[in-house]
Amino acid sequence: MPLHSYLRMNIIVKGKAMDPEQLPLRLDRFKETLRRSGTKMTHQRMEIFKEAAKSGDHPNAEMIHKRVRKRIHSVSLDTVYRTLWLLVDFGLITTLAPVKDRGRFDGNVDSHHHFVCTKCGKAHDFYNGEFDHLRVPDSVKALGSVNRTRVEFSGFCSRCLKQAKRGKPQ
Amino acid sequence: MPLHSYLRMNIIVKGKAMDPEQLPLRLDRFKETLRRSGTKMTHQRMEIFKEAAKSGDHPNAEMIHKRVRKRIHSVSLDTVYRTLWLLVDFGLITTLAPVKDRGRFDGNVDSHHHFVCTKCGKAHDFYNGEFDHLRVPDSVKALGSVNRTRVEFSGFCSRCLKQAKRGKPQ
DNA sequence: CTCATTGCAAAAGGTTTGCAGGCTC
DNA sequence: GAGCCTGCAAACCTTTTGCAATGAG
Repeated sequence: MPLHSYLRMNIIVKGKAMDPEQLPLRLDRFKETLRRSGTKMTHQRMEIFKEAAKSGDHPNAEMIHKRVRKRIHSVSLDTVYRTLWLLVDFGLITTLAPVKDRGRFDGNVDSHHHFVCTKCGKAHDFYNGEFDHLRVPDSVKALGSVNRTRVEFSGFCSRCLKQAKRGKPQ
Repeated sequence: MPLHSYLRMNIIVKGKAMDPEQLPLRLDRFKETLRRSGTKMTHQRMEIFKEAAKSGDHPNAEMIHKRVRKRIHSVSLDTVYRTLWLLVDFGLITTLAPVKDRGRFDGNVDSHHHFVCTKCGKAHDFYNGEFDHLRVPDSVKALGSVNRTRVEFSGFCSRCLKQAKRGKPQ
């Protein structure tokens, strides 16, 4: 599936809210995705999508809920949760972390990087001196002081790939 | 504070459990850190540290609890939580994610990267074409298929840096 | 008209906290 | 011996689920 390409890549931008020009395009994609999958379009879903898509501050469900309430006073928090995960499943929004992890600990205090399986959640460490010393872009230096650099690859681990090929559920 | 250097960097290793040779060194550092800060060494803390330090699978508190129970049957889950966060505060272990975030969403579906403040938890997006196309090391290719590459810088954002300089609490 | 979707309320997790007794230093 | 730590239990907070009513296609 080719990625939509209506955003110019390779341009350094301090990530704030979405370019307003984009909204109509993203709304079209949203409606189209729902239609194709036979999922119903509701007032709530529309507003939750708009709020999530235009957010530039990585909000959690409660923050989205508060914002959507300004437009639909009766919307409930559980609908916000259900809708956000639906949007994630359709690839219409993403999550900050590759997997929904709460407190997970790492005994490895040496500089290292991760490959995370988005299906089973397992994270594998790997070491790479080049990645340890990536040049910090000026746009990032302007944001604060960097004391850790981590590269995070994500995808399906070989185990989950095999299971998917076998057509096994879960 | 200079990083301890008893691990050879730049060597590609499939991240499993810690090199057993390291354990005594890390135990020394652990004991020394507790001693210097006037924090008491207990049987429970010792076993929780050992289990966390040697873990290669990014366990959560419950997993650590189960493992420690094999040695200290009476250890409670809340002691495990308290000790793990204490170890994190002392820099003796780390966490998988730079901040303790549960479900946080991201309306930005274009390839991008993050600077995350470890103090206030804010995550800032930035774009960088070079980082989008980092060469995936063979050791990672062996783990599974990569469909997202993300660079995550973390540290203190300028706002939190300023607050720290002013000596403000929080 | 049909059945997916919503809002409510309750359940389910996961994590934190108050407290009395126990154990380091 | 003093006071930090532990285990227990309960509180807390976030997220999920069951269900009857509602509304989109």
